[in-house]
Formats: sequence, structure tokens, C-alpha cells
Amino acid sequence: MYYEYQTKVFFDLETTGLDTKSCDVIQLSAVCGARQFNAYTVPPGILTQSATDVTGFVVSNGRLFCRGVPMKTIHLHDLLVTFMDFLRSFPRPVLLAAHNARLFDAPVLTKALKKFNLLTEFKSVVCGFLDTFLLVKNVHRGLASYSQPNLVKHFLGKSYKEHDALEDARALQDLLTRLNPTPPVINRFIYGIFCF
DNA sequence: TGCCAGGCCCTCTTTAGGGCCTT
Repeated sequence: MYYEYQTKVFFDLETTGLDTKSCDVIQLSAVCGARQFNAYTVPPGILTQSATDVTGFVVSNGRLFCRGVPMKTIHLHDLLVTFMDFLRSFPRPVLLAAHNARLFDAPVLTKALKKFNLLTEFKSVVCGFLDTFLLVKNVHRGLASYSQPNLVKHFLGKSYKEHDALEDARALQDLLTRLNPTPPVINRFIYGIFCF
């Protein structure tokens, strides 16, 4: 299967945990060149302690806080609709890239879209997900770690504010721009939306 | 009570186990 796409958008999610079957979206961010999308929502479920520990998010009295700072939030449905508006503003179809997309970001995002019957509309804009973790692990063998912060450190020589979805998406775009994988290589690590 | 994410990849593998990656 060869995936044709016109635009690569890098995205990241912060969620209430690591179990893709039960966790909920808290933050969704995406970047494409200098343009960016960033939105927060109050999750319906409880945050795992480990998620609070790494992200700093807490829900208190129905409000979302990040390290004590109240965050502006919107309903998850509106978050997804405005995200698709953002994606629709680029030449289509759009390829959505994330680190460990196949096993984490893609199933979580797809689950949220299905909840609001938005998957069909989503498919009209997005052709698939690129998993940058699998790509880099296969193309650049022998590294000690393939976590996104380690790859950014290794290839770009810098640190960044991980576990802020917007910073993670920006760093991922920088990383892939540096690595500059060829279209055939990219195609090997694209997963169609029907997979989720 | 005891469970506690799970798929992928590697290897001292395939009659399996452990570490990694995402929050």
C-alpha cells in the first residue's frame, strides 16, 4: 500500500494514562511548519498518578490545572472539530505524524473521534498515521534509546519541555526535518485509519 | 483475592521472557 499525502502534520496528545482502551485526551497539539494547533479539555475520567506526575495536569472541581495554573479548556467535541478545521486548512490528504503513533496516539485519537461520530469526516481529511518511533528505530539502528527526548538530544543536540504536547510536536517536526527520511521510507511506517 | 497496558522487537528464541515506547 502506498499512501499519497500532500501535507505532514506533527501532533501529540497528553492523556490521563497509558491504557489506550481507557485513557482520555487532556491536550492535543499539532504543528505544520510555523502554524500550530493547541487545545485542552477536561477529561471525564480520573488521571492516573503517573500521568499527573509526568504532565503536571490535575482536575479539581471540574477544572483543569497544569502545575497549579488553571487552563482554558473546551469540550472534547469542539476540540476535535477545531482540530479537523486546522487540518482542513492544508492541502489534502494530510498525514499525521506522532512518536509511537501506531500504539498510542492513533488509537486514542481514533477512539475520541468515534465517540462523536467524527471518524468519517476525519478520514476525508487524513490519509493515515506516521509512526516516527518505528521509523527511526528501523532506519537508525544501534542507538541506546529511541524515546523522543533522547532522539532530539542525539540528533539535534538539545533538550526541550517534554510532556507539553505542543513542545513535543514542535520537537518531533524538528527531528524529522533533520533526519529527512525519503518518501519510500516514510511510507513503510504509515498506518491507515482503518487499522484502529 | 489479585489483578493492574500492550504490541513490538531482540535474543542466551520459536515449548519465552524481558525491555522499550507512549501518559
